[in-house]
Parts: sequence; C-alpha cells; structure tokens
Amino acid sequence: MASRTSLCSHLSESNIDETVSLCGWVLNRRDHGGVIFIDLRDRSGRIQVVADPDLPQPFAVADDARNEFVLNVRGRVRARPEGTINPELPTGAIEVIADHIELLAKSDPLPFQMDDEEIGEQTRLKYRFLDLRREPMQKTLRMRHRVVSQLREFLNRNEFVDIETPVLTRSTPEGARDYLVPSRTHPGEFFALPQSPQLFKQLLMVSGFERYYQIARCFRDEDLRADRQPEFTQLDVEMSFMDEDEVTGLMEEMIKSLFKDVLDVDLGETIPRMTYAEAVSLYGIDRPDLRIPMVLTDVTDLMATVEFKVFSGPANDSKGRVAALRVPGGNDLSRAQIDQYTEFVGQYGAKGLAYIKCNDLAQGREGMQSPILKFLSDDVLQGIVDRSGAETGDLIFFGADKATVVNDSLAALRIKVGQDMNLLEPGWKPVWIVDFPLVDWSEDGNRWQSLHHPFTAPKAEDEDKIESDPGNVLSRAYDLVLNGTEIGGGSIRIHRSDLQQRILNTLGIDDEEATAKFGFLLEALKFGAPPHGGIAFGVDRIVAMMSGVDSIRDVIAFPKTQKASCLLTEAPSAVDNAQLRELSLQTRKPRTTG
RNA sequence: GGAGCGGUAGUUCAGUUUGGUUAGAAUACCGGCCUGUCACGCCGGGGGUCGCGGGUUCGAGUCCCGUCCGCUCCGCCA
Repeated sequence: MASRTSLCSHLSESNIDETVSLCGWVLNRRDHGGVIFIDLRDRSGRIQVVADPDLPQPFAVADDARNEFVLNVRGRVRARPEGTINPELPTGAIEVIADHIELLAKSDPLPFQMDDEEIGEQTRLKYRFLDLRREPMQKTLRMRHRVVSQLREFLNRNEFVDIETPVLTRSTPEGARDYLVPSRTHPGEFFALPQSPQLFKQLLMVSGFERYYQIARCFRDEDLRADRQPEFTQLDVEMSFMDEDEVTGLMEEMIKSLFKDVLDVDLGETIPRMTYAEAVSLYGIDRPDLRIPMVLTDVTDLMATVEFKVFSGPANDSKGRVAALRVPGGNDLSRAQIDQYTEFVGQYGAKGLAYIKCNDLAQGREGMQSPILKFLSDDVLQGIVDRSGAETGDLIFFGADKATVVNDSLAALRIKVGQDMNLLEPGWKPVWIVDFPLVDWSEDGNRWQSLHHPFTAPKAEDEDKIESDPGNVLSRAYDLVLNGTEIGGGSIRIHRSDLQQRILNTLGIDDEEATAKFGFLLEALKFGAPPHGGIAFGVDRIVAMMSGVDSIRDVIAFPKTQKASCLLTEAPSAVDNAQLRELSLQTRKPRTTG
C-alpha cells in the first residue's frame, strides 16, 4: 500500500540509517552504469533516491518507468559518498537507498519539461494541470493561500463575520456587462452573476452584522487585460458605525500586517493620503506609482499668450491643459527614442510630443535645444525651468490637449520613461487616494455617471450641490494604490433612502426605474440602516504583486485567455438543443442542405 | 470596435528581409554502451498539415488577401 512517513525536505543527516517511506513525483532520472538515480519531489522539496541493480525488485520497477511517474519508496537514509556531494544541488547531502519501490502511476511523455523556464502560455494553459506542477506555480499558489489565510485571520480576530452572498442574482444597470444565466423556471428571464456583492453586503449592515467580510468571486463580461479576468476574487468588507478614517485605518492595519507576515516587508508607520485632485495634477492619474521620482508640472497659464497654437489653444480652453514632464538626465535621449515616445503617447490620443533638451541652462535660451524654442519667450522658458526644477542634462516633455488626453498620455509616458531609464526606486509605495468627485460627465451617455458606484455617499458639506452642481460634489470614497496598481477601493455608503433616491435621480434614474431596479435596497434603507462603509480588495492583484509576476493569470489556478475562453476545458462550448429547449432558448434549426 | 507582436518537430526556437536542392538546432522521446550521477557522458534512431483557407508564381515556410488562435495595449472595465 502507498503510505508515507516522511517528507523529502524534512529528512536530514539526523535521519541517517533510518528507514523511511516517501511518496512523490519523479522529477528527473539518471542512469549511470547499472545504477538508477531518481530525484523524487513531494510538496516539501526533493531528495535523491538510488536504485541499485544488486537490489532486484526496486531496480526492476525503476528501470520500467521511463517518464515522470509517481512512486512510493521505502528505503534507508544514508550520507552521500565522499566526493559526490555538490552542496549547490537541491538534492542535498543525504540520499535514500531504495529497498522497495512501488509504481503508483505511470506517465506518458510530458508535453514540456517540469524544469523548463519559458514555456509558451498557450501550451501552459492547455496542460495547466502540469504547468501547476512546476516550481514557480507551486510557489505562487501557495503564496496565494498564505495571503488569504492571513487576511482571514486578521478579520476573524477583529470580529468580522464571513457571510456568503448569492452568485445567482439580478442584473444591475450601470457598471460592467453582466454574465447572464437563463432561468428554466422563468422562461425568458435571467439571473446575473455578481459584479460584486455590493448590495447584499449593504443589506447585511441593515441586518445588524456590523462587520462582514467575504472572499467573493466576481464576474464582469468585459475585455481582458494582464490584470483583468472575467472572474476574479475580491476580499469584500463592510462595517457599520465607522467613518472613512476608521475604515481606512483598520484596513491599512490589515494590509500592513499582511505584508509583514507574508513578505516580512514594512509598509511604513501610516500610509500617506493624497487627494484625487492632487494625484491627477501631479501624476495625471488616480493611481500614481510613487516609486518613480517624476511629477507633472502644470504650465497651462504660462502658455495662454504664446504664439504656438498647439500650446495656446488648450491653454485657453477650459477643458484643456498644458503640462510638462521633466526627465532627469533625459538629455541623452536620441531622436529615435523621442520618436518612439511620440508614437507611444499617440495611443492615448496625443497628437504630438513637444520637448526641450536642457544642454546648459546657465546659457539660458542658447543652452536649450528644441523645435518649439522659437515660439517661446525668455520669460516663458524661465517659468518652465523654475516650475519644473529642470537642471542641465534634463529633458522636458510637454503635453498640450484636452486635459484628459494630457493626463492619460503623460501619466503613461511617466511610467514608460521611468522604466526605460531605470528610475524606479525599489520597494513598496502605498498611498490612499481620497476626495474623489462623486460623478463625472459621460459624453457617450449624455449624463452624469458615478465614479465609484451609485451607493457612494457624498461629502456632507456638498449635499446641497447634488442637483445644482453635481460635478463639484466630492464623495466619501477611497482607493488604496500600491506601486501604481489599485489594490482596493471603497467608500462610506448612503444609508438614507431619501439621499439615495436623490443621487439616483441625478444619475438619470427616475423614481420608477429606481424602484424597479433597486427597490429592495431603497426599502431596506427605510428600516433603520446604520451608517456604514466598506472596501473591496483585488486578491489576484495583491498576490500577483507580492509574487512579483506580471499577470494575474499566474496567480489563478485555471485562468481564462484574452478571449475569455479556457484552453484546458475548452469552455465556453455549444450545448445540446435539448438543454436549450428546456430554457426556451432553442436556436434555429440548422438549415438542411440538399 | 481599434493598434502592435507572435503561431515552423512533443517543447523552446532559427530560417521569412532577398521565393529555389531533401526545412535545421537544442531539448524531449526510442535503441545501445557506461557502477556515483544530478544540465551526467558517448554512439545510433524515429519525429514536420511550416495555424487554417485562397491567390500570385515554373516554384511559397518565405510574397498578397482572408480567417482562426495566443499575448500586450487603446476603447471598455459603475
């Protein structure tokens, strides 16, 4: 029978002469002369097993198995002979001389080698069960388990209650596309998979569970990215009777202890706070990567009167912006590199990328080099230098366009240049972003839309502007940003039915529609809803960052491809007409060709 | 919906710019040798729908058109 009394890496010199039983996978097998050497791996590590032809039974089994297979081994631990010990090898200074080997499972030749480092992702996903057997995947999935365990432990310790909410729920307007599930018992009607447990956790606050959490699977039918999967995992948290400082304070404690416990990393005494306005002004984005020591400098006012229409146009447009990005040491950039950056910002809608090279600032205008120099007066040039803090040897990029284009393109350029020029400071730079606008104007929908979601509370002092000046209402929302990645976001919610109704109205959802779609929430808020708020963390993103991998696919056991399919199971797939008939979704009969 | 990169042996890739003999390498796999190997070594062998379809051409892995798949990004992601 297969039984195991020891783990590979738990064996040491102190076990010499003991007889042990081990189960594991054969990682590698070498024949030298008549002797067979096997690297056996289990969950703890690996060890070398030796099968000698003088011992007929184990030798016969080992000799029969040609590929990666599963063994149950019994044998005696002994020190490796003098002269054969390489301390740098993973199999160590001891080995097991097999006196019994049982072949638990044979293996066909593997589609790729377990210790190969670079396998194409298509192949890895098709044979994901083998990909996961590899060391790097074992490491990240075990790291993921530690992360989730630590988060649970912190929340349990702080009297949070883990409550499950439905996966089959109703479609919500606003937000991402829903994944829909047809209902057999209600022909023509659909469940939606949750984009988040938002409404249910608010209802739980009304129910009196003052502290709730859930490791929740969420679903969004939108296009994928390296950091976006159609189904992903959130740590969803909600608390009653706490304001934004208390919520962010507790959650920051949780994240700090997570990094301390799992990575032994100290995230600092308190995580700094930055307003949305400041983030957009300095970094062009609401999730700044503070490891890059470059900021945008606003020069809109300086450009209002210059001859150069590319600058003066946006400078005189209320929706325009002109901003500078000083690149320390950027004077060395070649024309070809600058052209590449110009093309790069084109992705974000920028029509060009002006620059000034600072060859020798002591010489003033003469010490500068730029195609646009002739358009700018000495005063303007001096203003740019003073504000940006430019020094000799730097290069200054300019963005001039609608503010959104300038912000998007310079924010991306800042990251790109920072990476290309190795300006990234090592370590972890967390920051809370606060004071978000409640809504912004959607040109497409021709209406106001929520920045976070429609249940986010406005700042109390802005409540009277909800109808008259919604664009200038700030919300009680907060995002936690780490190294340029949003790892969590939340808000204090609206806990009064009347205020919730006003916000929905402002978003273009009239009373009738609101009742139809959120009636259950509005009603719940009428029965003594406590002030409450919460947050949701992206577990996949956090684990990916902590593991140092670029894609959340690498921290999800069975992820989807960019087209949202599973190469392993070949889902999604067609279904039988019989199944469709039961759902009243039968497709047209295939046309018969004659 | 859009932009870019990729698809050649089980795997990782070269070959495509400039069309031309039988499409190569490494590794894996199979056979033989080797009594302390650990990227073992040595000898030999098998293995290809060059993603798919069409076109140009005397001739296409290579050029053109279409299409499918994978990746990165824009849009999208309350």
